Amino acid sequence: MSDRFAERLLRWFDQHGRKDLPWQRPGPDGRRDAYRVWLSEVMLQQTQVATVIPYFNRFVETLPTLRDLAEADEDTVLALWSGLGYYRRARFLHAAAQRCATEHGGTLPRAIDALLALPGIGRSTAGAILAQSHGLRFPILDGNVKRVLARYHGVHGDPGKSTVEKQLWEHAERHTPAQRTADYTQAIMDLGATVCTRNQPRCDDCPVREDCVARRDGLTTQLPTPKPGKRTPTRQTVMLVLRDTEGRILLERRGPQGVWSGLWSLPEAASPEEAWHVAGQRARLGDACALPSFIHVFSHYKLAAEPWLFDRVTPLTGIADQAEVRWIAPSQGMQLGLPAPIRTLLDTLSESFPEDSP
DNA sequence: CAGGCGTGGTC
DNA sequence: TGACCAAGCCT
Repeated sequence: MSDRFAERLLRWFDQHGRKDLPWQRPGPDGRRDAYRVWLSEVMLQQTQVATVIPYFNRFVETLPTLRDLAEADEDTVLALWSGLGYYRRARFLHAAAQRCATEHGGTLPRAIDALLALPGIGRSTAGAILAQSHGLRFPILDGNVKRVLARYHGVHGDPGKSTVEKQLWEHAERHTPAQRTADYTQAIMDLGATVCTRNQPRCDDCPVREDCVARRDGLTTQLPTPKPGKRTPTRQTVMLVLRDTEGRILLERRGPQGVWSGLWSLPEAASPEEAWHVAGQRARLGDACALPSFIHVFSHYKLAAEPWLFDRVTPLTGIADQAEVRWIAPSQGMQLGLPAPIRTLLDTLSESFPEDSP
């Protein structure tokens, strides 16, 4: 190995790197399990380690092997993902596992092209899987690596732009060593996560500070170039909480497009007037009252939600027969994929508006 | 290419 | 307190 950057990084990793993350621990056969590495990499897309760990542990406890995942219901998968966000990841993961079962003998393929052909696996995730689980020499380029390399090489410009990203991939490719690839890959991510952080990087503790262009030029706070900000619009919605006399709440599965795809959520309406109309199509109604409104922030817009409680309604016959509509007791709801604010709303509801005992 | 796609932490 | 954004990928 002749790359000074990689050498110093690996030496630093031996002292300071993270080596006991749940997906790094070897499986029963003493080797790192590609399924667990894959699952962790997908969960870690746009999501921090501390957030992922409890979700990861719960997921592999319920679905310990790729074949278990392939055979699981989508509801089970989405329930395990509930709260993690970017739910398309879970649906892609599930679909990819089923394709592995039928097309790859029940295992994750080792060929880069076959990996990239699976939904939810892009160039960086494929590289991470091959490097982490098989020690193959493939580069990665996630947010941590982009930040480290942009600073180390003094690369200006929004890393999201293709010209800038292309330069960073070239740097990543060149530094990645043929030996100890798994450790190197973990090392550069650990450096970005613990030393070369976005705010207040700890340059004094950095193993590659001598050759870092950003440090030399006093540009650590300027690099990587932040992406131009955009304003997030606010959308309005009325959420309908229909509760029958047994305390069950009407949930509907959302479609495959848009936010919260495939998750179980409340019926919605554009206005309180329309809410009465929508509710009346699903149940015979009594009174209704407004629940505390809230604003939920997505990455690209804000949702101002005005929930209305229609209590002690009588479900219209036929409604619950549809596959995408269910009356759910609060205790059952936890087993479904619910959006985070819906889960919170239902939790709050059962605390402050306990259902009448029969 | 630009924009869709969650959530919780940080300053 | 609101803006920023973290182990990206897909269309």
